[in-house]
Amino acid sequence: MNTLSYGILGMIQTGPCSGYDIMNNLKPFREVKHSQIYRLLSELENEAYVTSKLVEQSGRPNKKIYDITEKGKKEIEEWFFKPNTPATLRDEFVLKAYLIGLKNSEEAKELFRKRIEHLRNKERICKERLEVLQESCEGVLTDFQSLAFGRYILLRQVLHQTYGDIRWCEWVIDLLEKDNINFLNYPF
Amino acid sequence: MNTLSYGILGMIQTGPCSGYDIMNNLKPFREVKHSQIYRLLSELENEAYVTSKLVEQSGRPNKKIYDITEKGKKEIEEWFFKPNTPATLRDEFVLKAYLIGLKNSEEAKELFRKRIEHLRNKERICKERLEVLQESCEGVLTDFQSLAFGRYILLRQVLHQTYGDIRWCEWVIDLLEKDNINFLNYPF
DNA sequence: GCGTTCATGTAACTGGTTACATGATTTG
DNA sequence: CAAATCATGTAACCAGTTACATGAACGC
Repeated sequence: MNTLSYGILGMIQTGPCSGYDIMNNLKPFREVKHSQIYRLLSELENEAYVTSKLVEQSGRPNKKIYDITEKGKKEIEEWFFKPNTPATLRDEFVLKAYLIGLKNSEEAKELFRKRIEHLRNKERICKERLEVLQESCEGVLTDFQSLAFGRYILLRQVLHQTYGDIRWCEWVIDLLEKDNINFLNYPF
Repeated sequence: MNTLSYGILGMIQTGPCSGYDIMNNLKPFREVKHSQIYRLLSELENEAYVTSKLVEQSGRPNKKIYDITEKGKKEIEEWFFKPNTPATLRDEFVLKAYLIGLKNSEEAKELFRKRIEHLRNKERICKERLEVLQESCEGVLTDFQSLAFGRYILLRQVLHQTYGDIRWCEWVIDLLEKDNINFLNYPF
């Protein structure tokens, strides 16, 4: 059982669903490819954490609906209070920022300006998703025991993190504007 | 050339160094294992991006010091303005937060309280690193074209992100305290 | 006609982790 | 006397990506 398997299992516990559903639900919060989802699902089925049944459809491909077993329920029950495996972040921009001294001041600033553009785009996408969510629950969200609640709090987190990152980029650009100041004393 | 290879190459361009040095410099900002560093370094050498020479030492193991070639310099010159490959974040806690509705209100709050503890620890480590950095440059950092500058701005970013995450957790706990309110209108 | 959504799967590959292997010196 | 630091490397494995494979329905 790896981290993603737990996520898949958890998604199934919120209600029976297909691999395709799981993929679409996880996508905004964890990058996943269908190839991996389907592989892990068949492993979960082999280990009897889930069962599946084929649902025939007309006009569109048939689908396999997965449901969780008792064994599966027990597994994710335990998962929640297991310590988390350390998060991994791999961001090419972090490396560029670290090595920013290899560039001159103008090029460095340009790099951070481009980053801000990228972050503003992320902000926009995040806001769009929040709006879609708001519409899908008709502007009212009172039950925290629904997937919509999880989606809502995570979108809020990403949005605020993005704001913070934009402010940080602006601060760095500001640092790069100055010459010969003591950066350690520069306010953020 | 993958992302990490560029990072390694960039580290070498800041000055000749060993695989061990590279590992220690990258560690605070990108998780790396020595096994991978050494493998990529030998690839970079095969492709003539870097050269190495053995430095014999007494009382401690010999080391291999790498230096960048013209080909390598050209490569990382181009790298800076190439669009970044999308960042990947894999955080088990994000999945738990998404699926928080599977738990009752008390257990959910407990999960976020534990998260805050974890984040406070992260904050502490980050502050320690900032202090170490401050000492190592004797409280004065005026040159942005040094690795210390990159280290400084990234530590600041992580610290502020951590503050933001703590506030977010507190906000979520607050949401979970209430019963039957419209979460979408709850201030953050 | 062309791209998107729905829907599932396999095979080959790359990137990254864990474990094995060695060994002197310093610090608590 | 144990653990950490310095220092490098290989082999087996696992997780994740890319590419291959299929195909109907629907909107632009």
